Amino acid sequence: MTAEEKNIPKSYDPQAVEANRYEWWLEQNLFKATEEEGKESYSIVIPPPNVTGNLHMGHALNLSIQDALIRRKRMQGLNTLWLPGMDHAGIATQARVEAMLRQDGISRYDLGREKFLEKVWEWKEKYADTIRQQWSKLGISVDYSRERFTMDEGLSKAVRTVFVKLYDKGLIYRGKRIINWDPAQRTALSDIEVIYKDIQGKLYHMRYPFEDGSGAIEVATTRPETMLGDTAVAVHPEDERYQGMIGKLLDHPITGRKIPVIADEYVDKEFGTGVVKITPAHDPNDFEMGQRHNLEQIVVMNEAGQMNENADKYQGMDRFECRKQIVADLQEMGVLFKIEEHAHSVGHSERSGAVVEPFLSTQWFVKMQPLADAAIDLQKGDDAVNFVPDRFERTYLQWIENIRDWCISRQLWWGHRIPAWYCDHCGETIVTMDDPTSCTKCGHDALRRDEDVLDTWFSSALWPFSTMGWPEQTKDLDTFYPTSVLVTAYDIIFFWVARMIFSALEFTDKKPFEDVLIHGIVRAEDGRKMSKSLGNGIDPLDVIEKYGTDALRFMLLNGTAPGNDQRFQFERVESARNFANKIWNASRFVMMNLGEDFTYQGANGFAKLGTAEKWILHRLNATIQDVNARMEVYDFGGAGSAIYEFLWNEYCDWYIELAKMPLNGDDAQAKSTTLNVLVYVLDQSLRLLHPFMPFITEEIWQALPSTAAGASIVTASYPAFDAKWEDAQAEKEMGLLMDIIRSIRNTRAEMNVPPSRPITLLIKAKDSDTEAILTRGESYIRRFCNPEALTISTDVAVPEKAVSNVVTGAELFLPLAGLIDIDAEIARLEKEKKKLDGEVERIEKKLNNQGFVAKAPAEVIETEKAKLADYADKRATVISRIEELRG
RNA sequence: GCGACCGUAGCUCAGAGGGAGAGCACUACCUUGACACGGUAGGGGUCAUAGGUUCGAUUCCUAUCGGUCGCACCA
Repeated sequence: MTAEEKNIPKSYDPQAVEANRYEWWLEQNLFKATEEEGKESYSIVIPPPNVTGNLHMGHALNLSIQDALIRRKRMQGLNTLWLPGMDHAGIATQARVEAMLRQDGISRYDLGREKFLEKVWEWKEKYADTIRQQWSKLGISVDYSRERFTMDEGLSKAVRTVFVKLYDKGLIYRGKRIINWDPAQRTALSDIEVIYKDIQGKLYHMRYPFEDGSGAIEVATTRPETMLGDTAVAVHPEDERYQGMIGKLLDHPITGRKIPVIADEYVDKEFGTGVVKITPAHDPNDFEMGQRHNLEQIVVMNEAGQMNENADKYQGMDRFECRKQIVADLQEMGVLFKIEEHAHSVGHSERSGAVVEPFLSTQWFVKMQPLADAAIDLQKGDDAVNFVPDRFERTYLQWIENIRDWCISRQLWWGHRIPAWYCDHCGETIVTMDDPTSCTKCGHDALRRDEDVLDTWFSSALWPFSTMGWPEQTKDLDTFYPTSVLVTAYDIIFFWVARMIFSALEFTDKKPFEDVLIHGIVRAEDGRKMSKSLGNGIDPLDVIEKYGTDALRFMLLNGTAPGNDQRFQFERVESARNFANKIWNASRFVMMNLGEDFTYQGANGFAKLGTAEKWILHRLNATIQDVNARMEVYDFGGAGSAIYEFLWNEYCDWYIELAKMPLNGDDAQAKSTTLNVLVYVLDQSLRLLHPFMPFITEEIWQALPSTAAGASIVTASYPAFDAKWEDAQAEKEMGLLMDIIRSIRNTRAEMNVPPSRPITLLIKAKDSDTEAILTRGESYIRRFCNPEALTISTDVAVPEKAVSNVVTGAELFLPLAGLIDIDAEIARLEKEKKKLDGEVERIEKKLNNQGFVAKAPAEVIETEKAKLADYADKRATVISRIEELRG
């Protein structure tokens, strides 16, 4: 049956190839984890996407990498698990739902906690569906039977267990601290949720008068509105300028409060006037100084960033409005005498973008030092987590070595509610697994649960083991934990990777993963980040619709250099799509030639292997070795290129062309061998490529005569290197023949002799060995070069008028009647000679260098000598040809 | 201030202590019975700059210039 009869379209159509295939895989249960006794395990937990919206190009890259890894290991026969799931993403999701409600003029307070949470769950279900839809489009082979959500019952239990254990151990505490406050979301943030941006601000210089009328002291501030909470002014204890003033009282210019001048080492004498106003409730450094000097903490704002009752006449104003007003008032009073431009960085909320306010409030914290110490010990020991690329280990260590306590309470509703209750009767705090009904201390039932929820990352930190059933001791934990590798972008090393490591050490006594593979981000074509605000994001689904999932995946994986960013370019997707088309057509060629009576026998059918067959099998084997080696070290770009080059430049460009001879010839055995080789190599190549391009490889594989009925490439064995296919002789012979063929094509092109015009071709072999190779390959030369007469010999009668070319081992002559200009030919050969002169000279210089001969490794010297002999040989041939022509 | 990364063909990027590579773009020819999403042949780079290590550096080290990012500070 021919390809036309089978209706194989001439062009690859990704839509047709990819339709329904994913569902078919799922029906066959091919992605379900296997847990067979005695088999090695390989597991990955997905970095759970937020249920806030659609997956972006970064997800597509992240998932393509993981899928390539897990598909290969699955094909290699390991027990594999790729566990999918999603993250509730506290602040992000709540913000999205609140924004949605706001369009209807509803606030979360209008609904109340319970009703509001119902809305969020609805939202979550909707987006979870969208995400699953996108996963299926990307073709990722996750085990849906194990899908988890961070707020599942099981995972919630894990969270509560961890909270209670850490609390009981004294590693979780509640305290009144300066934290990063997001006035837009009205919640506390952890340090890493604050993004610092450089802002051109202003530095305001003011005079605070001494109460005794003895002049004034000059202070500078960037945030004049906080002066309402000033409770001191500080100078450096050794600053001569202010020695007499320490301890004196000042009249605060606005509040009239009497505030002291204090001395503290923290103050930088060089900055500004060397005097700082101290606002303990609104600045972390001032807070610490305030504690050292027992200063009063006056909070002057409310949770929304508006001035509160401590702000006198400014009460009710927004903080920035207040700044303007205070500046105006102070200028009028003559207190503010100078405004300078001042560049400084200002913290913004990662989620809402609001300017973060350092804010004094009562929050829950994780005491980090003991947890960090364990993580550091692990990394300094023999069983460290393997970061790929390893430079990220330094990034990680630097952070964990300088870690500060982690603020984990959030004033939100969407999330894991903190399992703490307060007794209104005796004031006791109760932290427990089960909801208490009465106070453990006084027995009273006037219990009030803490309103706050936990930082999203608190639950994410448990992901590798909570998803497998922890704190229960499950079979999944036995088989698949610790996981093999965690794949993520570098932007969440601190948020997530670090926290998983110390959590896992604390609660499972094991590191959560052997390797951490850190990849870059996918940037827009111009190198900028893809972002919603810039509107330069590219939706993976749009790309898939036009070019197919396989093209997108291959482009993303092939562009991956470990840890480096890549730019998204449509030309690169197009190139990947063209590759898919090339494979499609090569396969189509194979199908078209199979014929009704052909029975695939695999290697048993290799009865009459020619040089080309031996060569392609050798090259396939070398490619398999290369690809496997590269995949083991996460070199997806290298592995992808190796397959690309093999399939396109060797299988298609050379082997298929050469195969046409036996396929169209009379030798039934040669024809059958060729078909077996064509199918075998294609089959193996498809398996090799399957982790990169799952759809097209399955589609073609299903049509191959080598495929057993009902089998899927998903669980076919992955190709492995086998020394029996190594064939140096075939490599050498094909190398020589390819050199000659290319050389002739080159001459034809340069002399404008079209391929359709037959030529006379004389090949002078260097020795009888080479002559034998060329004679064996005569049909190959005929196939590509269209000679009307072909002479191969160690001794050919060279016509006077002929273009000559020299390759390693042979000299070629093309007597092209009417086209040869002797002078031009001499000039061309002179140019060739000059090139060879350069090569010879370079290597001679090297070999004449005593230092080189004495110190370079023997094999390097040998290859240099061989190169020299080859170049010198070629040069001698060219010279003698020039002399012949000159007569 | 500390740290990391990058600077290679017109563009986007691989690479490696011993003859500079890919994709796209470009030039010429080819509508050849798998494929024009194709074929064949070609042009194009003192591998940012200056030192150093080495028999040998585009690759390793140092400095400089240019770019990106993270952390800390920021009255």
